Amino acid sequence: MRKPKKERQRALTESINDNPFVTDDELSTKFDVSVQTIRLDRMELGIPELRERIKHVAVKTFEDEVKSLPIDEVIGEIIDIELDERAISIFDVKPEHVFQRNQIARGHHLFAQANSLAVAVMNDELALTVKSELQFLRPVTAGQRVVAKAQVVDRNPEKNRAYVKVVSSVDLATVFIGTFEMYRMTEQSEGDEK
Amino acid sequence: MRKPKKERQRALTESINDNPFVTDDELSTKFDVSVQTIRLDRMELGIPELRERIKHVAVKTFEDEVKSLPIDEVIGEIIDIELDERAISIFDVKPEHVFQRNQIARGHHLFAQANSLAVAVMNDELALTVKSELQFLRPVTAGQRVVAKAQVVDRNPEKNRAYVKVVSSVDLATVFIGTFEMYRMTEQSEGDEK
DNA sequence: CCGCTATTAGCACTTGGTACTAATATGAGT
DNA sequence: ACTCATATTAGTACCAAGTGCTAATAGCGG
Repeated sequence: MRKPKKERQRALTESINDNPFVTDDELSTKFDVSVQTIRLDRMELGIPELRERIKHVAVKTFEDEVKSLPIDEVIGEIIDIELDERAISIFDVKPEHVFQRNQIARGHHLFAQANSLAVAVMNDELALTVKSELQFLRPVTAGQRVVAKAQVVDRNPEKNRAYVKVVSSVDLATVFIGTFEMYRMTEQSEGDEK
Repeated sequence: MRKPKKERQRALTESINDNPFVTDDELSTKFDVSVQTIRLDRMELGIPELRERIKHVAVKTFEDEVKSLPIDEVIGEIIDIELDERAISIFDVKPEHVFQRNQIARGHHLFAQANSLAVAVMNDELALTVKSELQFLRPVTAGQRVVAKAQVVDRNPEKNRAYVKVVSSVDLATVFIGTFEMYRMTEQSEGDEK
């Protein structure tokens, strides 16, 4: 026997895990057993066939892509918006957003949500942030949902500036406050949302 | 004829593009032509079969995953660091970091680089950002390399605070300035809000 | 009616499997 | 050594979603 069954199955799981694209045939050569043995192993371990494995990976990507496209331009999901006035977005903090050590969300994600919202609330796709002041009041952890509310507090049409205040909260407790001085890039605004 | 060939092929490309998981059979039903016609179309258009399409998507994800893991904890690459004193990181602005409309880098990426660097320069893995003031002085575009320099400017050990100033520049021109009030979590600080 | 393109049909073959049955090995217990 | 159980191997039929190839037919313009 080349390897005890248990050990082979462990190694098999590992192999497939770090290269899902490997066929039963390749595996049978690698472990020097028959293809059937590999298949029995996969069945016992509940590992699907190559095509299904690939499909899963692909579906995951595809969903991610679909999901990340809207996210691309706005971090968090906008649930309410009144152009030039106010907007609200929610952002679910996931494990990838936090420091591994303490599970606290990294500041730039809160900033990204708030800044995106500030850009979005401007009636101008080409708005840029000029200045900003931030306060991180309470740490946010994975699993929490951050609700950001943006309000346009002031405007200065001559200078093409607008001032936006964003307050983010988790369960009604404020966790973050940001003020943003925004610059409008379009020419003089004639009046209506396009 | 249900549709001119050209139009069908255009629609076919589109269909496959926004759902790569569709089979020839499904497509033949959809366009009300035979499977063979669909296959001829794919050949003319150079569109690979379903399995190959799925594989491509999967391979892409797989590579992306491997690539994105190391980037996880620090945005930008730290090229020099003296703990509690100063640090330098570089960040290459790529197409995914900019607004599609005007190719200008989204503010949160510059913030993320600066904030990450501020966290890193603290001799404390668990540092948190408390307050921050930002100035976006000049727009940064895709293809440019942003060099961020962080400097610890002040400390307040009793309050577990430190103040970090980060200046980011492209080709020696300052594009961004941020000041960060950081909170150290280590030491024996008992008053930790969870 | 000829010629041309477009479409459809049919068959053999390919990959990477599943499902199932049956034979053989191997080792442990008694 | 004999027996039983588990492990392994072999072999067959079948499937999905194709490719590759040949051949037939449809539709239309001139």
